[in-house]
This record gives sequence, C-alpha cells and structure tokens, in this order.
Amino acid sequence: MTDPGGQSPRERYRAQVRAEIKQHAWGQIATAGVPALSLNAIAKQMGMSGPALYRYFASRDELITELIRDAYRSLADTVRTAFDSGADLYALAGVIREWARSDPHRYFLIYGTPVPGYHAPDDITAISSEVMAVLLEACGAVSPDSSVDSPVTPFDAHLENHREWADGHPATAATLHSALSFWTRLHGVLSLELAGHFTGMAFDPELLMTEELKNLPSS
Amino acid sequence: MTDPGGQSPRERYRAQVRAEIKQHAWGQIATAGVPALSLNAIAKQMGMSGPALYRYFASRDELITELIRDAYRSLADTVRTAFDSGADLYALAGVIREWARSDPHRYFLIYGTPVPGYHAPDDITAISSEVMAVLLEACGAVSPDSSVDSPVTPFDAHLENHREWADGHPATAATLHSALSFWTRLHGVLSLELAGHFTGMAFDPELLMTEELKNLPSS
DNA sequence: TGTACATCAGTGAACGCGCGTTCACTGATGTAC
DNA sequence: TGTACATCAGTGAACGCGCGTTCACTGATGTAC
Repeated sequence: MTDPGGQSPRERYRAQVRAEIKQHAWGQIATAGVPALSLNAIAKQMGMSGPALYRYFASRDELITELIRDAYRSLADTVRTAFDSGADLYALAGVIREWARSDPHRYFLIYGTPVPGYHAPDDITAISSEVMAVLLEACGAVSPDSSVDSPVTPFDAHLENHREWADGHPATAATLHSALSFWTRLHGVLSLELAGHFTGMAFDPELLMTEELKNLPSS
Repeated sequence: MTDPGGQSPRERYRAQVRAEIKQHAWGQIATAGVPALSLNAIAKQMGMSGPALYRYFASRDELITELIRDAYRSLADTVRTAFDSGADLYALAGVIREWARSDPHRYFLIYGTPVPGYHAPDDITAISSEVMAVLLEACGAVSPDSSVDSPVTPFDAHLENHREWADGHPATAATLHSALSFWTRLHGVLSLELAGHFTGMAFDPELLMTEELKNLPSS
C-alpha cells in the first residue's frame, strides 16, 4: 500500500538489521579471521540474544556465503564502473588494488585459502565471471582484434581449443591469454603484498605491479 | 652411552611420536582446514588422551608454528636440491608446482590467507628467505651479469635504492626484478589454480605458467 | 646382578568456555473488516 | 475509528558438543651405585 515501488517498513527494517549483522561479521573477520566468526558474538555486539539472528540468517554458513556474495558483487561493480568510465588496463589494476587494500580480508575471502568442502552456489560463480568479462573487454580493446604481428604461442594455440568458458565473448585467443596474464600477475603481486610476504623488502609493490602489467602478452 | 652420535631410545621415541602427531595434524588440515585442527581430535585418532599431547607440544599454536616451519623447510630444501642438481628456472617452477600440488594445504599454510595477529618467529622468516636466495641465484645465472642491452625500467631503478633485503647477494637490480617476477607470476597462477579459480575454464594451468615464465624481465 | 632412585609418558577427572542451534514463549507491529 | 486477528522480531532456557588447558596421579623406563 504505502510506497508501491519500495519496501514495507518491516522489509526496510529487516534489510537494515541484516546489513548491520554483516557489518559486525566483517569486523570480526578483520579482527580474528573467518574461523572466529560467531553468530553469538555478533548478537552480543548488537545487544541482542543469539537466537535472534536466526530471524535473519538461517545459519552461520548462510551468513558467510552472503559475505562472499557481497564481496564478489562489490568487486564486479567496482571493475565494471571503472571500465565503463574509460579506465584502461593500468587504471583497472589500480582500482582493483585499491579495492583489495581497503579491505584485505574481503579480498582473501574471495581469493585466499579455500575452505575445504565449501562450494559456492552458482549465482556466485556467475558474479565472479562478470569480473572476467570486464577483463576480456578491456584486453580486447587494447589489441584491436587484428594483431597478426604478435607470434602465436603454444598457449594461444591451446586456448583456441579450450575457450568454451569465454562463451559469448568475441575474444581472440590472444585476448584470452592477455586477460589471464593480467589476472594472474595482478593476483600474484597483490596477494603476496597483502599477506605481508614483502615485509622486510623495502620496494614498492605498486611499481612492481605496474611493471608486470607493462609487458602483457600481445597488448 | 649407546650410539654416541645419535639419540637415546627415549629421544627417538619422542621424535617418532611428534612426527605422528604432525602427520595427523596435516590430515585434519586437509580434511577441514586449519581452523578445525584440534589437539583433542588428534589424540583421539592416535588412541591416547588429550592431555598426553602436551608432552610433545606446549600448545596448539606451537604445533601450528611447527607445521609452518616444516612446510617452509620442505620447500626450501626442495628448491635448493633441484637448483644444485642443475635445474633452470623452468625446471624450478615445475618442481615448486609439483611440491604445491602434492599438498595444496601445505602451500596455502605458507602462502594463503594470513592469520590475523599471527607473527612467524624469526627462524621461519629466515627459512623463507632461503627460498628467495635460490631464486636469486637461478635468475642471476641466466643473465650473466652483463646484460647492458636490456632497458632499465623504472622499477629496476627503484630496486637499486631498495635492495637491502638482498643483502649479501651479489645480484644486479635486474636480477632482483627477475626473481620477483618469477615468484609473483608463479604464485599468481599456482594459487589461483590450487584454489580452484580455474575450474570451469578448460585450459591447462601448466601451459599458462610456462608461458608466463617465458617472458621474465631481462632473462 | 640387584637394588634405590629419578625421569618421564600417559591417564582421568575437572575447569570454564563459547559454540550452533531448537523451542516455546512474549509482546509489539501491521492488516482486515 | 475501533476491534479481532495474523504476522513476526526478539527472549530466555536448554540441548549437546568439543575445545584448550591444568592438575595430581600411576606405572613403566632408564640411570647410578
């Protein structure tokens, strides 16, 4: 009745409490890692009883899944927005790096150590491929489709025969290769940086990353 | 008395039980991840009482630290041995990849999501730099010190001023750069592969990795 | 070879704790007539 | 506008559980004379 296109007050309230729960969940993850995430502890922080949270999340696992979904969603939106605003591969890398540095635990929730036995629902893998789609577009834009000059590597040839995953994307094998290199190099530098493996080495990871992306295959 | 250079029977027994404990610990990690590692559960598996394990490890944390140490030690030895047997960078990458694939959880214990608040003791970081030392030697060997032809990148210049961490290694900035690229590219492909992020993409990660290492800077 | 003593692996009971989750319930908020 | 009813957020008690860790102890193994 009230506000036809919107939500009822109850729905708005629900969404708000759900959001607050997630917020505290992220806080706990930041403090002590995913393993320490506890519904009871969140409830205590919010000044309510443990069982109350079960009105909002069916289980601890569902909450974590939702956090993972949100993380992917946020990354996909960030990357998409940047690309649509004209960002090239370097700018894209910068945006992703800042996204990750602003909340390393969120990055690791997605790209860190996998939880044995956990399998993400389909809609999440779909979001993750949105990210890859943007990378493919960005890589396709830089080498205008007709780069006959760059040599065809064995891996490019291999990709020709294994490109089903890029279904619907009119990308050349070289472009697929380029996107994969972009992704893996970015992740290589970023995850080691965030995990602190460069601690003690005084160099600037940003410069290394830029350098790594300067020599992407056929771009 | 018996066996002057060796251990007493008691010492041997202790070492044996410690090893068995660690073995079960790895098993638990493989099954349900580090968070699920429990001293009581290990004791039960070994047919003894929980408190008995405190004869061998002062705490759960000490056990985990020991596992981390062993993982680094194993990797460092593997890499060192391969290099001393004449392995080049490709062979080295292959050895590391096989080491990781043979026990992904061990790899992730080292290079995966960091545990908030955990700080490795000094001897462990020392072992980790043994690995880097081998990489530096291997990268130094390929470009015989006098590669004047390769252009000096901004990152190389930056490294000239931030090379304290490679103290004692007579490596050029280009070699440092090369080793860092090797490490980050390897880790980029490997960790995404092991975490299952290539699932659904049909390509062979090994080919991607080989391709990635083919174009290391100044090598 | 035998006895007296010290070392030390392993036990069982107990501690306090926090966890995820269920259940029957109260009380407030919204809906229908 | 008022009354009757349905929805649903949140409570408190309770469940069973496994955790890390301590402690006082038994009993076997090794050592010294």
